[in-house]
Amino acid sequence: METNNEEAAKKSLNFIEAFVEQDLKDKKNDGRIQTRFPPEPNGYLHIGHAKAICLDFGIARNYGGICNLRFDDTNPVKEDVEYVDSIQNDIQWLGYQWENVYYASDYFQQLWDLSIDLIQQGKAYIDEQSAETIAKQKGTPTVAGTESPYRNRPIAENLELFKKMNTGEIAEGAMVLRAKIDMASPNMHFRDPLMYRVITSHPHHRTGWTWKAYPMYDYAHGQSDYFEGVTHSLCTLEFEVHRPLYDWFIDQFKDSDYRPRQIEFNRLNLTYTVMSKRKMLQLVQEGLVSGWDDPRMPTICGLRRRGYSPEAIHSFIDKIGYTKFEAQNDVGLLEHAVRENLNKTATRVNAVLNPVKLIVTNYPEGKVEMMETGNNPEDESAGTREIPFTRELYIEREDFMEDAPKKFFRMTPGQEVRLKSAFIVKCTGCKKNENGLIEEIYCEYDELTKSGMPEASRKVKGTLHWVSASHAVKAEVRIYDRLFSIENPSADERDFRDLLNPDSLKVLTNCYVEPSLAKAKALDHFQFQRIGYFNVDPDSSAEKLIFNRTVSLKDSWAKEQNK
RNA sequence: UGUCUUAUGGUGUAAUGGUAGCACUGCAGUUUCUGGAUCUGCCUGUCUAGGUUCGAAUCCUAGUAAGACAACCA
Repeated sequence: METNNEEAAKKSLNFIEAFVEQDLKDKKNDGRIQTRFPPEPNGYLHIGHAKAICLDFGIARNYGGICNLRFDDTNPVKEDVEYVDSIQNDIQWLGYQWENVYYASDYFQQLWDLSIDLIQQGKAYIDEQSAETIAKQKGTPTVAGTESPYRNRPIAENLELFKKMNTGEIAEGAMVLRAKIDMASPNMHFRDPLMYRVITSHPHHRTGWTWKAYPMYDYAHGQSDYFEGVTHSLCTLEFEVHRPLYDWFIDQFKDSDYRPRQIEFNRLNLTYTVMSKRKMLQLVQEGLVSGWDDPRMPTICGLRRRGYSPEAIHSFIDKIGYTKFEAQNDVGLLEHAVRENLNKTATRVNAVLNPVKLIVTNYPEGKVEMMETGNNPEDESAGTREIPFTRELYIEREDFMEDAPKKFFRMTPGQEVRLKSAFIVKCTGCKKNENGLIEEIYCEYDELTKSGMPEASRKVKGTLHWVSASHAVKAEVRIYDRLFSIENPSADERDFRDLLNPDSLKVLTNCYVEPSLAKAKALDHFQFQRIGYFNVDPDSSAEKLIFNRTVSLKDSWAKEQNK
């Protein structure tokens, strides 16, 4: 979020920033900049919303304007307070604070009054045909619509019926208010768009049963912008065709030089996931994920639980930019962003996910030596800590091979390897059970090679992480991977449930972590050395430590093996 | 036989009529007490055809391809 002046000068503007700067230069709207983030409280925010949030709040912040949060709560059937709280929480977690929080429902009276005006001007009428009939009369994109028989209803009658729409005297679905524009318009949205419908079945989460007639998006959204003084109304590409109607409504009511301007940008599409609210809701309701905050979900709360930091999300959104081109963003770039961020900030710790015992045969039994180790090689100020070294350790099973290929730089009989922050040891053999499974590995240490001593600088090819068997703490580690096994599940004709990655979650229950992790707090980030970035799951407790893998470290050995 | 919009390496994004650059990915190397990170190098691109211009990724025309629009959703 911070950029120094030199960087800012070099950075090229995206097309929206360019518009904003031009408007500022032209002194439009008295040089005011005002944006809004207008979520509908009917679901949890996802990374696509984060892209919009960064733009809405970012433009305001960078150009000395303000950004309000406005809940577009015009459909009581779908909306709920549950979502209002989570939305506010997620925005703040991303590092933004709205100037005011508004609700479209705050404007129900104003919107009502304006539509009365419109009716009185003869520009709106009550239609009492069925939804199906109205849809049929709309025509198709290539065929003009036909006019409703109620289109020329007398003004007084319109007024009377409109009032009845709001008193409960008119049944849900029986009548609507439509703007009288042009049924033959090549833009479908101009074919007498609906302005109001009746909803009697659900109370509104804020206004209760006060209103029975509810305004529709095209009318409510633009006018809400206008009431608030929004100058730049930023939204995604699919609203492009709505813009002429947005402008039309503004023109009907505008009473000064001020006017809000709608600008559309491309939405965020991430590979290997779905972003539609409907599909995400199905994943949750059908138990295909553990909830909205399942670490595999692209929701803000899911990413947070997965171990993503706000900084990483900002950095990612910065990299993908804002254009009018419908993009497919590589989830690899998001993973890169979080690695880049966590590499600078995460404390390095030792954790053994798939343990096998390593016995240092020439190390005294019962002896405990405290080894000093750096918390973060990328950040001197992170300091150091001590970890216990003993005769019996755990290392990763994958770090040992009895018959190793030439390029295997880890533990194998006869080869020297470094135990990170401790000693150089030489493998002397192993013990296997009757099935050939390796039960113990043996090695001898060279006490002159203790970290920090001159002999420690000896060249050895491999360095392994380890924990002391008697000090290590048991932990559960959840290994998350991409939710879907194919790149673009939304474009696939198969049912999206069939495209889920069966290996998107692996739970490892037999992991050992160094003792310092016993006091880690929920959501704390760590790098498990040589493995990846992990954070503490909110369900973790002193009795049962639980870690989530945010993302693996790049693994050039795995790549080598796949050749 | 509509309206609107878009098209730059595998992906994303710059170049605002004047040397097609950056990031991710991939590959090769350097370095390293993380096979991480770092550092270096390399591969790969202006949808097509015309036109305007001294000069076009950029402007114009036509094509091609893709997306949005026919909810009493937002």
